[in-house]
Amino acid sequence: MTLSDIEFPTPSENADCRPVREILDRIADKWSLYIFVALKDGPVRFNALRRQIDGISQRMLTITLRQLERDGLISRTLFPTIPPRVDYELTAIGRSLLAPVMALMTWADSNRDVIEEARRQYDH
Amino acid sequence: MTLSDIEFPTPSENADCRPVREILDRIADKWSLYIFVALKDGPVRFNALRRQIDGISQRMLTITLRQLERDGLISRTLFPTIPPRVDYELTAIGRSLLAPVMALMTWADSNRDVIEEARRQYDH
DNA sequence: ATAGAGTAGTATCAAATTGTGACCAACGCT
DNA sequence: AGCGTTGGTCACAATTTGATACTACTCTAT
Repeated sequence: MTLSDIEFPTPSENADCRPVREILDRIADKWSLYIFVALKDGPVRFNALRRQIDGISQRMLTITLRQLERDGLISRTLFPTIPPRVDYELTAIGRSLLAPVMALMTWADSNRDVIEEARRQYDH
Repeated sequence: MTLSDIEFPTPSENADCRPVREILDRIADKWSLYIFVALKDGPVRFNALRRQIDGISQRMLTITLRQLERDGLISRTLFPTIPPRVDYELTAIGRSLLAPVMALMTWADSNRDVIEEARRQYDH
């Protein structure tokens, strides 16, 4: 058996791929993946997320969190203390997305050397 | 066992996550995932890709293909016929990325109803 | 003979997205 | 009294992406 024999599950083959696109466009943006990974071990507060995700601006963190909340992938819990406290947490469906996302992360981690070498060759 | 008991492989825990970020930022952009899926069954020509990936501009297709080629994930083969013909194809390492990518696609496909319902509730 | 389409792009400029501070209000600490 | 912390929002600047036109060559239809 060669690599090209591997069969991948085809998500209903072309049939109505617009909704899938809408979902993937949310996940495959600049920050969503990192928010997911940051939330994998339990609830995290707004500013803790900001510190954990290097380079994200407050604006984009707010916007991306709202979108993920709208999709039901994370939940937002406000504790009306002073100063206010807001916890973000993966929902059940959000956790089910964690498996494929972590698979991607793991792939990226195991293949970084190969990719960096490919880049060096290409740039040369 | 509950969902929170699931353990995910942690990609070398925080250690040097900048290279992983660089790789993920390439994969998790607006178009790379779709190019990957479009190439999953074998080589595809430039304009065929453009027709297959709805909404992509010629410019972004060129740019994204070049970046994926630089990372060694796809190969570019020019046949100097007239009119010219250029085949894009997944490399071995590119095909190894196909598994996690298809897992994401499959997840998006099986969860679109839930997400659309969540959106309706949020918007209401 | 000539107009139109297809090939794989590049160049230029407009539009959309993202980043950068500033600001808010209420409180604790020194 | 002044600074820091909380979780944001707002206006504006910088970056990224999209739209359109152009290339040069050939094949097909009128």
